[in-house]
Amino acid sequence: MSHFVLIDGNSIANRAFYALPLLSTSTGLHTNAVLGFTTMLLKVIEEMKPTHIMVAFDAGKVVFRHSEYADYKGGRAKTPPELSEQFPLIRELLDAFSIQRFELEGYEADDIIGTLTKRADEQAWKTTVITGDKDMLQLVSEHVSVALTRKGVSEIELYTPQEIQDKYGLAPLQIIDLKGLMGDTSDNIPGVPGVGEKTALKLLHEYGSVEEVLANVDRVSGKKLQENLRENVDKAKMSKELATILREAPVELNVQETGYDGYDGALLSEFFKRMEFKSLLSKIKVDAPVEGEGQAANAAPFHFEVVTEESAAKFAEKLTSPMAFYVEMDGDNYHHAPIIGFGLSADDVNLYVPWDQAKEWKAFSQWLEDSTKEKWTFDGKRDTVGLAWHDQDIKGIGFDVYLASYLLNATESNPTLDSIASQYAQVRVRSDDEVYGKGAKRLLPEEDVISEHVAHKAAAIWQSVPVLREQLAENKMNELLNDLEAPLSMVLALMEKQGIKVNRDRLAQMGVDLDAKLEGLTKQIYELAGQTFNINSPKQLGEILFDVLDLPVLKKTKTGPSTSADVLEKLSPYHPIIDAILTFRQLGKLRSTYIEGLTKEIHSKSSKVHTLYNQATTATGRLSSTEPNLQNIPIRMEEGRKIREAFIPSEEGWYMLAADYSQIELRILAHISGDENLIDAFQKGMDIHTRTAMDVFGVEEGEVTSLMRRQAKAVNFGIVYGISDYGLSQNLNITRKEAGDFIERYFSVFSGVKLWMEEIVKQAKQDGFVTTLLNRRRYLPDIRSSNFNLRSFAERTAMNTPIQGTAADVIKLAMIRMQDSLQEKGLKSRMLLQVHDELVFEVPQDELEMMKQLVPEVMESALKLDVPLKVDVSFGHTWYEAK
DNA sequence: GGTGTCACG
DNA sequence: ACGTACGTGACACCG
Repeated sequence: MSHFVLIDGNSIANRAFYALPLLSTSTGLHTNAVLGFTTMLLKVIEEMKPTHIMVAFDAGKVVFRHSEYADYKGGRAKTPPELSEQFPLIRELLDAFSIQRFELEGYEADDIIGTLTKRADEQAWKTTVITGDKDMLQLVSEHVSVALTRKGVSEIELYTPQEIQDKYGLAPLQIIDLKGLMGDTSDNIPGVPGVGEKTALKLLHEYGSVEEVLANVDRVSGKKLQENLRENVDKAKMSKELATILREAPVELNVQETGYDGYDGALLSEFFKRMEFKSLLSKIKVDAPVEGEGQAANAAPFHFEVVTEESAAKFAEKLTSPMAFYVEMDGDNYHHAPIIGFGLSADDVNLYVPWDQAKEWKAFSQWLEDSTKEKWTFDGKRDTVGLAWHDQDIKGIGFDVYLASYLLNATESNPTLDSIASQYAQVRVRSDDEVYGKGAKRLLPEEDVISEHVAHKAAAIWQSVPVLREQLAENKMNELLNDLEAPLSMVLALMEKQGIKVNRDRLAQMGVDLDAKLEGLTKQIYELAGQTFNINSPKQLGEILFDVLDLPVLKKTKTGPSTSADVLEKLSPYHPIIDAILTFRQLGKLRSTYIEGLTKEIHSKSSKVHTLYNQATTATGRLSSTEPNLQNIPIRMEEGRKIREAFIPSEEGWYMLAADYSQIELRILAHISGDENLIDAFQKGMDIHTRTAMDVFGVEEGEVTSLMRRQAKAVNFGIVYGISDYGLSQNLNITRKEAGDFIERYFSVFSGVKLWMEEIVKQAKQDGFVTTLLNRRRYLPDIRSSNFNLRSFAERTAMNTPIQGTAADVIKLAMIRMQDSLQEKGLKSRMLLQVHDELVFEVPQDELEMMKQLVPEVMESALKLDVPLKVDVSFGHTWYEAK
């Protein structure tokens, strides 16, 4: 049986736009209306099984109603640009779906739909209209239903004549009379003043139509209502006319031409990839062979083989170059995770090798260790370290899809193989959560499920590489991958596997001291509060401070009054409990995170901690460190700094050596902004905060007070972060006006910095992204937003990212050179840690003098800038002493 | 799993 | 008028 579905394109797009948050792709394309439209279409296709579909759009400026009533739709807000730019995408979406769309110069979608439903009705076709506009209910008849969207576009409510009768007590055509009397503000249909839905319905139940109401106005109850009706006869008649949908528009589209027989899965998945609709991608492929003709993109069946003891010899010749390679492990932490097996893929083969089999397969380990056999991987660092724990070398990693996809879009942190596959490959890879379950539900599935999953992964890598290569070349990022990130990943692999020695007994001893102090503080706090409570609970603490002790609330969070340290510091004079709480918090943090947390991370095999450097997490290009995070070991407070005493060399008689860049971010700012004053300050080797204070406060070097220097330092930080008067005022505890004055004075002295900041924001608005010196890219989708907050945030990011990101580029380059240098010189010294602007080494005594020279030399010459880079070196028996 | 807090650069 | 400093990760609550 035929089923004709007509969709009010403008209405649905509007609904979707306002119902969904303003989503956008990594490159800044807004997509929320497109997404809403898509979900609606998928739902309609699945549930209504239409044989014919047509989507109508408004077109042209002069809608015929305008000539009759100048104010028509005048009250409607202008379409925001974020929505209008999505209409072309929605048209593309419909083309990808192979759905007919139609628009007619000078007519609204309503009228096109009105006309076509009439024609369909005449042929007694089953017809459904999808819209968000209640006016359309007038089209309902024996054969025509109207589906109104509710709650955005996710749910629909179907109206037949019976439902309209039940809900309004009216026949469908009386909807026009209803609008004529009550009007519609969204369409600027005036209606009769003082008549709303209730009155209009009452009148219609009694008299049936606008004309009859007006003819019987004397009998209408209510003096005021009678008066309103008498005085607005013309308005009522005109309103009815405006609300009437045209059924005779000159639509030259035959109903038969709207036939729908399924979508082209390949076209649609192409479009979804471009829109970054990841969850929808999997949906359509499963459903793809709709109604015969629509062919799924991945129709070719996936074929793979499992390598067994018997078949191994046969497959040895399949170990070629290049070849995609994946190591499946049972767990995320590859310092601990057992290896499950390997996936291998090339044009003519997909293999799965179980770990037990791989261990026995000589040809395979030879292939792994052969640097001339090029491997394409997903996270070569993970493969390298994971295998190293099993004494298996791997050489010849030629491409890393993990790093490549991160460089193409650093905002999507930690790309997973399933998402990479959905963007760059044809094969679908299930997510690990789906295959293994997550959290407590995690378990290993049957062997054949695993082997297929792993083979899919290798195939996805194989298929993704050419696409990724092409896109990297387009963005001119080949060097960034090949000369920076890829070699760095191998340096990081060494550092992670090497690990750093932690003195467990020293930590335990500090723990005992802390326990005693915390116990004392707890007692003290309970006494001052007059009761016991959980000091670690912000909620309970808030009740004690602000209800029991009645202290003033200075700042609020979403859930209640804030108890953060900056608030507590201001409350300190009011009550002695505050200082006790601050100390409790400080020591509690040391105990839980740095004593207990760190101790748990000591590896059973090596007695060291082996961090995981994440090379694809941050939006700026920095590394991050987890399990444990070794980039946030305390240093600012002396009590915390003592934690560093537990970090020691792994060999007797060696030293810890630390080297950090001095003011690297401001030096980079000097270079990229070209500000003469800032460059001059660094070339003269001055203390930059003192110099800033001199310039901003207009004093001589000797006259700079410590307060002035502190304020200048805060201004310098603010500059790097993308300054705002509000942020600076918060930091310095001064008024916004004062902060604004500081900034103004700063910019008048460092005018080159000001110019650069204006320029970078302008450029970001134009391109939609900013770059670092080594062409690392960060997209800023919100930079053109009409939302002040989002836009401001993006503007500050535009200023900060080139600075922070270039600093990351520089130290990464230095690390590669450093490792090369150590190897080339045959030194035993080892690079252990990177903390954003600092490198930490362990060094044998007889290399100490050499390393004190070599490390700063390599770091300072990593990248040639217009200002010198400066590195400070220190050493000692522990990390604490290297200060 | 979200929120608040706090450790680092 | 708007209401945040930039970039991270770990821990403790709490529903």
